[in-house]
Amino acid sequence: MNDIKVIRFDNLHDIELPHVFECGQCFRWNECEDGSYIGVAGGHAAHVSLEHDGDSCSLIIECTGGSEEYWHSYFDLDTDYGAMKRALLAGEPKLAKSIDVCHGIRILNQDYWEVLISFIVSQNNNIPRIKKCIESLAKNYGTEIGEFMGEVRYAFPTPEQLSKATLEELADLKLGYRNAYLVSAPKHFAEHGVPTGTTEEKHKALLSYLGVGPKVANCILLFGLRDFTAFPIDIWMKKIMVDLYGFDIKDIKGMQKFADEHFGELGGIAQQYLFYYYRSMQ
DNA sequence: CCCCAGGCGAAAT
DNA sequence: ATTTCGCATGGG
Repeated sequence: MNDIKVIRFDNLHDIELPHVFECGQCFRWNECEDGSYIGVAGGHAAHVSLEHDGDSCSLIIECTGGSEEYWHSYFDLDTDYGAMKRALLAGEPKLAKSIDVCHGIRILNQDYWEVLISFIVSQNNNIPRIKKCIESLAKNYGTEIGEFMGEVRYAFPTPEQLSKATLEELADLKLGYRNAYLVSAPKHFAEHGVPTGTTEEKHKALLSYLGVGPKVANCILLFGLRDFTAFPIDIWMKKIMVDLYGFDIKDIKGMQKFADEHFGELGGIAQQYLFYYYRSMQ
């Protein structure tokens, strides 16, 4: 792939690449030895690195495409994470350690459809295998972008491309029992489109997808629709809420209510700091 | 060999 | 309305 362009954003705060890419929100970015990352977003392959300069930093994106506006939006550079951190800490001091350690998290502005499919695949699965499944889907059904930094890269398959997949084909991709969910998703998306309305209305609409339950719906709200009120509770978050606040492990409703009352419209942001911090501790 | 993973759908209470 | 169970696959 020739014709690589370089986009640079300076004077940034509240961004660290491992925090952004390893906090569990995305599955197509992989770390290089020097701490930079290579991945695919919006049909573009990219090599992303960060330069620290005093108390600010610069983001350098070498990519096969995508406008400056696209990447600016993708990395959510208009959002003031410092202000959100202060608001969260004011309401819940126990977040201090997580926010401090995971200070560079940003919620990527990802494609709704990609997030929808990715988190359907994520259920009852581990992150390394989820990443393999997603890459396999892209390689088998996505548009070839071309060779980029030593490997052929593929866009995430569109709904139309994935609609061509059959149960038998998907069985070869080792998705497990989730292949039936992926067969039904393109048709459902074509009929219903992107959810709109209140958080509750969007959540309910997402539950009508086969393979989407309360937790996956909250991930799609947060990462695919940028609804920061969504507070996904997976097995890790359950353990965290037990440790931090003494909840019974089965009291999901209580945990959701607590998040509503203490984190409010920033519940998803709080969840990401907590989730990544406790996972990084193992 | 076992248990577990960013849970969910369907069956059984 | 709520709880239980089976589920494909691979990592640890």
